[in-house]
Amino acid sequence: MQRLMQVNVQVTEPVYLKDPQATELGRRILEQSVRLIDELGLEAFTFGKLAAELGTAESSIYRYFENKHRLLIYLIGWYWSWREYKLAFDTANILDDKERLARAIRSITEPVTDRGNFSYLDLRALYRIAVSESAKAYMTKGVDAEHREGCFGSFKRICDRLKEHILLVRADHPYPAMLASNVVDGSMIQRFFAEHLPSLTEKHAVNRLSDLFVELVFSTLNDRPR
Amino acid sequence: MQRLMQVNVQVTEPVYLKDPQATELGRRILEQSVRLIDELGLEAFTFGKLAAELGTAESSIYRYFENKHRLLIYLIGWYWSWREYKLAFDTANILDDKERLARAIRSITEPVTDRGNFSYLDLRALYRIAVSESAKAYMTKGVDAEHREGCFGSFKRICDRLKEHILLVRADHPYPAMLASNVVDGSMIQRFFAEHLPSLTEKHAVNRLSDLFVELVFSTLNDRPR
DNA sequence: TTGAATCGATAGTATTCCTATCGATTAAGA
DNA sequence: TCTTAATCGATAGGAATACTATCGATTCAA
Repeated sequence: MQRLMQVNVQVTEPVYLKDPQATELGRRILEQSVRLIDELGLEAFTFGKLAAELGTAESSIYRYFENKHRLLIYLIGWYWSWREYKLAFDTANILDDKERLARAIRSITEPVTDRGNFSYLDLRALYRIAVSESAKAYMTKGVDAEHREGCFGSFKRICDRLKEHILLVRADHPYPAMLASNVVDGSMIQRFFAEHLPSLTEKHAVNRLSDLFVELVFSTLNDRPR
Repeated sequence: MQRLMQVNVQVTEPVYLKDPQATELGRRILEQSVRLIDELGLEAFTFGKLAAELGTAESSIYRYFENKHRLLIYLIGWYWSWREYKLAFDTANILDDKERLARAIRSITEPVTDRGNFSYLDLRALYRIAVSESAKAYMTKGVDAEHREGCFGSFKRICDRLKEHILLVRADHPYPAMLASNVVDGSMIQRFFAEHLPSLTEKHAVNRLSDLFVELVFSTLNDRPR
């Protein structure tokens, strides 16, 4: 499956100046930036350090991305695009609506445990970045403009898909979009809490996070009077 | 009530170098930093601009806070301390466990609509900062160290209180801490989404966000087999 | 009246972020 | 094969940021 996705995953929104997937240097930029951001954190990560790592000049990197914020948006977008494809595969050919919804929630909230088959992108490191840094991609003053540019398309789409799955189980649910985005974003936050602020979660629950979100959604669906 | 809180709200954790509440300049730093961060966003906010606004020197501000990250932690801490006191008041003398839990959730998730009675802190602006910038306070490489220092004490405590209220309604709930932190943090995220990425929420639901979280919690509590 | 604390001011350094320019190399098209 | 465009590495440099250090002047308490 991941071989298929390797072909499919692309960031279509123009968050880059020059398509990094199209050149060797571009791919090395993606590869090493994931490694470096994961290692240093976004704050300490700079184009200067990345250039040094790559044995190239800072200016070469600026040819691909306006700044590190755009690079982050690109990487997070790539991550959600991948999850979007994974979601499509994980829910394909499941006929029962409830079963499909449960699978969708699991697909979205499952942690990434292996590196993936991508030649130049370490999926697990990218997952750690998505958990720790994704809020910085959209919680800025520029959010509205970037939203208009379509920078958060893949995140939006995955929330939308989940919303549709919820509506197929219960068409009259009054706030499916909120429930969906709470699951998608909340699962990331809970992973972060579990690792760094463990008193905010249950230790034993971390390994069952997906189960818990399934329960959370289904109980709000079932409990509602028709 | 807010008069009372004016006396009580303090940030006890030593995130500052010198207590800003103790001096006139310190209080003006708090006042104007809230105004400026709200206006410019954390990225564009600098101690230089703050100093210019205050008619003082950058170095004077550094006497109070090591850097703008610590200042942010202080402000967010102040915000949650305030909500902590509000929560205590809003749930005082309510004898019925379920009623008290419902009130607790509402207390925590309600938006801040008025400026507050605090002489030098605009509570509404601080609320906007908490919604837009609080993730940046803890999503850094330094989280673990700062957590050990107790920097996120007030956030932790409010989650803990909510957890206790949940357990009083259903003592055998398997993941009360996760549910609590999801409500506390999720309500902030949903406010952000509603304003900046509206397709992720229901338009009509924004004004009922507190109701929705009450329903969310109660349905997961009721739906569970004893 | 001495001493400690506070403040505004100035200076200065290291780093970051970004732009501009310039050959050298490579790849594609005529 | 010659020409042209694209790409890259390298250097230079400017503007802003994030600090640190120092130094009088004032104030306030002992």
